[in-house]
Order: sequence, then C-alpha cells, then structure tokens
Amino acid sequence: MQKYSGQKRMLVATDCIIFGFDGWNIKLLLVQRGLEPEKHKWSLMGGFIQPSESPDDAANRVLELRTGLKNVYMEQFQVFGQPGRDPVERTLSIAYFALIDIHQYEKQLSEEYHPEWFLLDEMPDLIFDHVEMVRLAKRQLRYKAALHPILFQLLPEKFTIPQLQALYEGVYQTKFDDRNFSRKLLSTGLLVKQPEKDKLSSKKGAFYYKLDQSHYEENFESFLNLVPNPEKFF
Amino acid sequence: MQKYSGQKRMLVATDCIIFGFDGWNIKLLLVQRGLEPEKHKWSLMGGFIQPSESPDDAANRVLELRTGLKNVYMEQFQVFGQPGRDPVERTLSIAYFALIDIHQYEKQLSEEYHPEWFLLDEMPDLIFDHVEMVRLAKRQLRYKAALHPILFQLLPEKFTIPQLQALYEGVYQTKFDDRNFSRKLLSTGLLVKQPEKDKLSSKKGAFYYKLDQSHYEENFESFLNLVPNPEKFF
DNA sequence: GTAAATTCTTGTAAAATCGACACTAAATAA
DNA sequence: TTATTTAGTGTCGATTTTACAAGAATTTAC
Repeated sequence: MQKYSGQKRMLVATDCIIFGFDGWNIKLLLVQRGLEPEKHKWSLMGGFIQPSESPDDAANRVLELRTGLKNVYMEQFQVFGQPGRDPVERTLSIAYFALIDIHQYEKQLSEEYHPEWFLLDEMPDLIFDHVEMVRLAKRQLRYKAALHPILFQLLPEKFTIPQLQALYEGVYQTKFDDRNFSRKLLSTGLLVKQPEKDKLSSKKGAFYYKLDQSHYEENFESFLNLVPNPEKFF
Repeated sequence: MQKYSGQKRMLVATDCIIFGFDGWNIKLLLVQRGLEPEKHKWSLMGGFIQPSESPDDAANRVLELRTGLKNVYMEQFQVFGQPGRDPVERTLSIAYFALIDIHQYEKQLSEEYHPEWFLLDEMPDLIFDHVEMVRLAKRQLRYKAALHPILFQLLPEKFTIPQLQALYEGVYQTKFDDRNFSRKLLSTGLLVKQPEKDKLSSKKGAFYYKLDQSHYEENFESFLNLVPNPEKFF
C-alpha cells in the first residue's frame, strides 16, 4: 500500500451522547471509563474507530456493545479535535447523539460496563471535554427538535399526547398550552389513534397513539412548529 | 508520552466546499490536485490536519493558503470516513463549507495552485468522494440559508435587495415574488439603507444596503422566512 | 350513589402572518 | 416629452397562531 509521507496519523474515536426519557425527565447515559488515565471517572460512551469501520459503524458498534440496542436514532453532530483534549495522545472524537426509549433499554442492559442514567442537572464531572460535548448536544437536540419530529424516538411505540408534551416541556424547560399543543400535533397527520387508553397517569386516561411510519419518513424534512418561538431557547 | 496501545492511527484531512456568487450564479472553487494519485484531477481544497492544529485551524489555514482569504464564514458539516474513500491509505475527511465574496477573492488570488471557479452544473469530475461532498454541501447550504441569514456572506459589504434576491433565487433555483421578498427582508431589521444607489444593473437604480452587524450577530440564531416552503427544496 | 375533582380533548374568536396581485416612483432612452 | 424599465410600497383575503372557554370521561370522597 502506498502512503502519504511526512504526515502525522492520529487516533479517531466516536463519543455518543445518549438521551433517554423516563416519562418525567430527560436523562443521560454515562459509563465509568475502563482504561487509564481517568479510569473509573464518568464518561460518554465512546471507542476508537477500527480500520474496517466508517465513523457511523463505530458509533453503532459502541452503542450496541454498551447498551445492547440496535437501530437507534443517531446523528453525527460535531468533531472535537483540540490538540490537547486527550492528554495521552492526539485523539479526534466524532460526537454523536442518540435518542432511545429508556424502558426498552432497561430490559437489554449490558451489565459489563455498569452504565447509569443521570438527570441533566445532576451530571457528575466528566473526562476530557465531555462536558462541552454534552452542552452542545443539548443545544443541537433543542435545535433539531424544534424543526423535526425527532423526539418521538425517546418514547415507546405507543404513547399519549400528554406524554409527548411532557417530553417537549422537559427538553425546553417550559410549559406549553395543552390545548394548542395537542391540536398542533394532531394536525401534522403524523399520529394514528389507537383504540386503548393509558389509564396509569391520569383519571380520565389519554388515548394511545402510534407514529404513522410512512408519513413520518416522508415528512421528516418538512418543518414543524410544535415549539413556539424556538429561538428563545438556544 | 503515554500511548493507547493496539489501536490504529489514521490520517485526518479537512476539505472545504467554497461557494461564491458572481451576481448571477453560484460557483464553486476547485483546484487541481497537486499530488499522486489522481494528480491534476480536480478536487476540493483540502489538507491534512497538523499536530498543533484543531480541525477548524486546519480548514482556515488551507483556505488562506489557497485563496489568501481570512475571516471567512465557514462551517463544519460532516465527516466523511468510509474506509476505502482514499485508495492510498485510510484517511478521514472533515468537510467544511465556506461562503466568500467572489470579487473580494479575485483580488487576492493565490496563483500557485491555479484554482478555478465552476458553475454548479458545469462541475468536472472530482477525486474520491468529493462529488458527494459537494452534493451534501449544497443541501446543507439550502437548509441553513432557509433558516438563517448566511447568504449575506456571499455578497460585498454593500449590496442591493435585487442582488440578494438573485442570490436566493440562484441557491433555490426558482423565482421569488420581488415585492414580497423585499418587504420580508426589510422587516427583519437586518439592513441599513445607504444613501447611494447602484446604477449599473438597472435604470432606476436600487439603494445599497449594509448589514447591521450587531443586529445580525444577535439575531443569527432566530429563524427567518425569506424562502417560502423551504422543505420543497431538500 | 351523588357530587367534586382531575385532566384530556374539542371550540372559538382575535391577532398575526403570508402570499397574490396592483400600483407608484425613479430614472433613462428615444 | 413620452415610453420603458424596474425598485419598492400598498392592499386585501386566506391561512396560521395564540389565548382562553367549555365539554367530556373518569375516579375519588363522603
């Protein structure tokens, strides 16, 4: 194999900010780092890109290895590459954020790395520049979710409108008008009403809905307006 | 220096899709590749990241080296990292797009690498996966410009509303209603009217405007609506 | 077993925004 | 002086958004 001479190679990793939603709060999945330096300190889930892998492959492999989950919504959002960010040696990190249904995860939990969920405002100190990664991932999540229906990925297959609203309110840390929210949501045509109600979280009970999958994929690019004045939140 | 053992290092480059606007059409600045393989074939402007540089530093250095331009609007938008994308050896590329005032460029042109401007639909074959990079950069440009006032970066300091409209029409390959466009634009409060008119491109002459720089920076995150039904164009 | 309480969902009306089209104004060319 | 071109403002109806009200389905309290 030919080589480009006189150039310095470097390690490249992926790190993934994994968001989950437990019905009340947004959470973040963290692990304790398994190797020196900073061993046992909390960290995002990451790993080095292998020779046969694309960055997306690597991010998916790491996610599956650590959580057992496949086919997760994941999006590359930024490269972190300050020369000194990893004190051991020059390492570039491609940051992803992933959205998973927290309950689906609990069943498939991989025990080996004992990951834990943290509330966003109870996050421990993280290694390297991971705090900054989380900050930008939150920002990116707010940005993207203001325009596109990605937050559905955090809910189970069947969910109620009040659940979805609680999720939006968690992401934007504010209250929305219930009446307008549900009407806007239904007018998108993304939801398919189910015959059953969820009777756990309220007296009256709210009907379950599913995503209209084909409609969802077709209209993923078009802009929603579930969040009034989204620029206020960036 | 400690090392992570058992991991494969790789080359990391930046490639930059440079957009310009000549008053009528959007153009792309390309160079002929200076090293084997594919020497002399057309290519985006790129270069390897050096040990002391962040990816942003590298992208700016390459841009200045090739065009003489500093302080250019530039945005990282995607990592390209398929294992076989560079046949010589594993190379990751962090893709940026840049927006420059084509006339300002012409004066500072660096002759060494004889770059050339190409119309988007008269683009030559490019090396590696650069055609795909350009495709995604165009898409990203349309996406971002539908929401945020980035296209101003392609115009000189003083410009007219019809010029700006021509630019938007070039990006989206469509006609907008002149009357609605200018009214929307003025209502953003981003523009400061100048006393002089541009008398070159029309009989009546259109007033020059400048960007209100502080207003521009403050409101960069808020969403515009200069492009009706933007989702149609993605 | 009835009334009160909770909360999900549909209604309504005012306000703001958007888009289609008309028209005026400024300058030049003939 | 008149015709021509084109920049920019006006108007109005349609649509969308927001704020606030009321109705409907349950469950709990007594």
